[in-house]
Amino acid sequence: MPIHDRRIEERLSETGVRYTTGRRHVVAALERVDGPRSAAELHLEMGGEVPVSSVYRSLAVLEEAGVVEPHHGARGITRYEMAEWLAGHHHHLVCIECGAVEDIELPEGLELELERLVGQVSGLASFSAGGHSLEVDGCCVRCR
Amino acid sequence: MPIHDRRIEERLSETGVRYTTGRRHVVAALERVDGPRSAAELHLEMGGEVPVSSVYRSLAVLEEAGVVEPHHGARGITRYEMAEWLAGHHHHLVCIECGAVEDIELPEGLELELERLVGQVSGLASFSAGGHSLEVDGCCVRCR
DNA sequence: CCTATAATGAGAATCATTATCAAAGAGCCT
DNA sequence: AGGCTCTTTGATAATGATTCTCATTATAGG
Repeated sequence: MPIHDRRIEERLSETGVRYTTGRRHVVAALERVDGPRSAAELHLEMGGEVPVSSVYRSLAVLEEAGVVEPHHGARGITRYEMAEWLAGHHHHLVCIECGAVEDIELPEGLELELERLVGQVSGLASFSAGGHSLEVDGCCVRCR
Repeated sequence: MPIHDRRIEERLSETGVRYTTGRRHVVAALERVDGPRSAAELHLEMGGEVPVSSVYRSLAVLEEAGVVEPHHGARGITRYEMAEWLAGHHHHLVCIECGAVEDIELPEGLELELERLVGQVSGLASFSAGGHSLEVDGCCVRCR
């Protein structure tokens, strides 16, 4: 069902694991919703069909294969979302009131500027940069 | 001992809580190290003197008063660091291997560029930006 | 169809964090 | 100093998220 199935299947087989129905369900649930979700939330989203422990395992496998990415939020909860190469590169607006996380994509000009900046920053420290993520804290429309 | 003691004391009394020795120890430990630390790490840093549950409580009180700031990292661990008004504005280099977090301060030119960028970004969404934090993921010297 | 291997389910175990409650400490009034 | 009240602490139990275990089931390849 998910549009990306083909590519995900490929990626998983490269990692040497199967794209089983359980894992497909997790991916489908993640594509159905519009933001990062925790294992427990996904378990509910799937109607409790897939046991929690399996959800965790699927997420671990999918993360290992680079299909999903973890997003660490308040209260020690880890939420996952589809990886950037599937969902597109984006940044986060975090509401300091309600904790909601909103995805935002930068217009190309700004994104390029940011990338150049990240390059310079990691040059300053002896650090080989992989990815970057700009987190803007503020107050969302609902909480204003 | 910490340079900021006076200001912290003031801030805490405004919040209506005492600046006790336990809390002073936590602050001292946080000023002694050079990056975000978890409750457990601080407990060790203080030689196991202060019990873990007290460290958690102190951190909660200090966060409430705006003296320290939480930083949510990998695997459900929350690390704290001194608030920006005490430690200065900075960004984080996160090692994807060992999870270590290193503080980095941008040279003024870059920081100004970044601020301008953040302004434009929050303008795109209807979001009133408060702070921002650039997180660069990569591999630290030790893990290379 | 058989066999070897990978994946799953259910529950126990672990780790970070929070809550509880009795005891110790600080501020205050006399 | 003594007594009173309110805050803080320490030790420990409880909670919640995540990981592990292991017996069972599914899958791919012959």
